[in-house]
Amino acid sequence: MSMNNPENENRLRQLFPFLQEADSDFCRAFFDSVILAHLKTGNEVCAEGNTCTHLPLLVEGVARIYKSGETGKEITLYRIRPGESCVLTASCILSGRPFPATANVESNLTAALVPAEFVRKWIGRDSAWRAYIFSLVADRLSAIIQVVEEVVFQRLDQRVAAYLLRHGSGSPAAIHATHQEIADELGTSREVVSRLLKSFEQSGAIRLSRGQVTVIDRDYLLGVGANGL
Amino acid sequence: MSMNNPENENRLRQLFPFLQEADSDFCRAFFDSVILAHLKTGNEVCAEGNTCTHLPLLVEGVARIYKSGETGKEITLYRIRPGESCVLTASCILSGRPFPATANVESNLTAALVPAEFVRKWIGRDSAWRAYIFSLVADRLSAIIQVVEEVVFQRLDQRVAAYLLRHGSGSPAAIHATHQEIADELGTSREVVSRLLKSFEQSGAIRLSRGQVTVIDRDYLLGVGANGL
DNA sequence: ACCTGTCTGTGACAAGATCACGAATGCCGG
DNA sequence: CCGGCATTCGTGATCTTGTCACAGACAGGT
Repeated sequence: MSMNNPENENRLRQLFPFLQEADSDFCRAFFDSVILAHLKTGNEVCAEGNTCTHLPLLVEGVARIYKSGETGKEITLYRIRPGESCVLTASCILSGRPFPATANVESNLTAALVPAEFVRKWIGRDSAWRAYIFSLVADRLSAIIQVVEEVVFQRLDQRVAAYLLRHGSGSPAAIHATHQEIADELGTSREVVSRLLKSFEQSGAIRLSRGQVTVIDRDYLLGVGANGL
Repeated sequence: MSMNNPENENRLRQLFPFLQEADSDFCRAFFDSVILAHLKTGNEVCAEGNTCTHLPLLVEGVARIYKSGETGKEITLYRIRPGESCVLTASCILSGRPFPATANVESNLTAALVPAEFVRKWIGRDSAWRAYIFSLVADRLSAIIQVVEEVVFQRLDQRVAAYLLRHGSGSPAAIHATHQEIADELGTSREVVSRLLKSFEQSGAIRLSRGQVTVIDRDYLLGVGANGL
């Protein structure tokens, strides 16, 4: 079930500029071997220890790559959005190692799956393709290091405030997430998030309701860490 | 000051097998453009924000790559030993980004410095070289993710115990490091390390002296986290 | 011996993690 | 409309970790 739909081809070309720079040889082979897949919200894409057989190029939706500990605690490493792909998968394909994390669909996915074989074969033959893979690595490597930095150096109230500012949308900004989801994002526990949110609410910076946080005072959140909570 | 010493060439060939698999064209260019450098213990190799101009291939010594926060706190990301090289540098060279951490010489270094220009140019031309760079990425990517995992999911007593077991040498195993150095390794503070070590000592697992820890009861350390401290 | 800088020990307290509940909310079937 | 039922949230108790402040202990030089 390869991709024989010219409309999908154009969509991919728009989202992944390397397809415009690459040789026509490469592109022909690419569209011949790629598979278009759909996955629904909540599905697990890849579990810890899996062997990666395909590199996904996202066309639609969001996936979350995270690490989870024995106790059920989690922390998000990074997310993938349309036009992006997954370094960890690429790294696993090129090195043959097992996948060291878990990947999950956050909102309905459409992705072009590039067979591992193809990835390996063309990395030496097409420079646009190679450059794309390298940009993947560089982008995510620094993202993961930033996760380390945040976890080790930043206070949790700052990290929660930053989360709210990043994930809010609309006006007034609203975040649709349970306290547990926020905790899993930041690598902490639900109780701690609940307590911090409560204290933000008591300061008048946010309003809490089931499964949702509404930001009332952006400036307060921006200042968390500078002033004394 | 390129490398015109055949003895050094042989040393490099032994430590870096890709030089044996690579084309002779590549090897000639490689030895022409590489520079041999020596750095002494304690020197800073690369600071946060630097632009990387050379990829170091280690011949001798150890370098430590770490991240440090505003407050002076640090955490080690990974180390480089003979036969290895630095992913972050490679990634920066290929993507043009600034170096997102700090690198330091832990014990006198000898390294072959490959110019950034060379790295970029030959990554598309020689498959052995390319494979080497990719193996760098895969190795360190999982190492960094493991750092995240340890910081987020493991208790500190376990991490200190694991540190002692990893870094001990001789019999009985001795670790030459100050409490501050151990703290910097693990991303925590000296006082906390001091307290945990003290409690290990009171349990008879180790003996403390200035700048040194002697492991007396390996089994105790192995069991930390399972039993109750 | 004495000074000096580094290293270690410790008490007090704040922040974060974990455990053990119970209360509030939203939903669904009757 | 009402009574389960599952999920989400709140909270006290307790333990671990982080931070601050400061004192004592040790090693090396003069």
